[in-house]
Amino acid sequence: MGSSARPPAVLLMGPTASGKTGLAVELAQRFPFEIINVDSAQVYRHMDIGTAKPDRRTLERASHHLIDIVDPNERYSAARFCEDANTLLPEIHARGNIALLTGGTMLYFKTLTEGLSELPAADPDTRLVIDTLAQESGWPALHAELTRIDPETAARLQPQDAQRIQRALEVFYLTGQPMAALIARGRAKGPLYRTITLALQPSDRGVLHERIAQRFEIMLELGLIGEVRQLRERFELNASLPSMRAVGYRQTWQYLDGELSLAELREKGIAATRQLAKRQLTWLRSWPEVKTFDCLDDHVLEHVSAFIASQLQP
RNA sequence: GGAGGGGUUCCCGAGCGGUCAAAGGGAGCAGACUGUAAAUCUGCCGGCCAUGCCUUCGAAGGUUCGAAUCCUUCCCCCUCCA
Repeated sequence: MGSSARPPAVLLMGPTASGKTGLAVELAQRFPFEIINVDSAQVYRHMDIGTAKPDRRTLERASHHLIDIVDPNERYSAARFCEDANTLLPEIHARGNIALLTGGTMLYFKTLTEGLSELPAADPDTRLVIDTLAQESGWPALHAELTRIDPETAARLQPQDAQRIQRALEVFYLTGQPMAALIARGRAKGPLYRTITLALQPSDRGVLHERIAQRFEIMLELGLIGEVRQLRERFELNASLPSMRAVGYRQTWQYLDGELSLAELREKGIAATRQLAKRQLTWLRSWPEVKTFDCLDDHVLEHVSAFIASQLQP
């Protein structure tokens, strides 16, 4: 069983507005690719404008997976993605095709390449209890509590890191064991694939920022506000749902609540997108073995195609 | 023309004789990241040959041991009365 026996899978990463979606569809015209979406917001149905989801015609040009799979009042997660992707990979391979995993949700990519430890799934009731405690005594107090039951995890978390403190406490309350101990048992890796990792990065961040601003402007023109208004009418939503905390949606929600003016919505929406891109670039910088291409290069498609072709040959 | 209010570091905005390179927020930059990740959190944030020095609080003068803070003139902005 040499490494050549492992089927290939192509990972296409990159910050928001770098042109991943368009490139992926073009690549699918040249290679036997089936696209798996690796974007935590595009999984939601009816969230089209604000997630810059490819339109129907684009979707029809290539086989797409994990787009429009849950309603906005549901909660998707890294674990579900890991499971879904690992179900799809063998299926795609069985069809004689190759998976092209495309998106900007770096944690999702990480669950694929590094696997997840065996931890309990999110539990809404437990989280509600923890939230209530946090409101009473504050997150630093819960961090102190975590230090008592799971000092190792507490040591690497900031006293204000609400989300991670909550998760660590949740794991303990559900299993009676410190999260650090469970993690120490190792990660369950998915099926091993030979991953060809590509990243689209801008040679000039200023240009990416301009693109982001223009794209948000277009989203507003296309009716982002109307989209969110309809979502609120159609589904039982609240501002703390993952779907409604997504960039653009969160700000539009605040606008509809009268907390932001239109000018502020525009400004905050664009800034939040820039910050997202920045965090994605931070991930990319430390990602092992990634082949980077300049998304501002007019000939990216050719360069990426040539690289993929060379990688699929051996 | 008259009466007030104001111009502060990229932006908003505190400061109102020393403890001020100047609170706080935003933006930006850097980083962290195991079932919320388009999330959550951390650090930096005038410059420098750097336990000190230099430039900065509309402009120019002045008072003072010492000014973003007081005085004078000038330039802009806002509100109100004409």
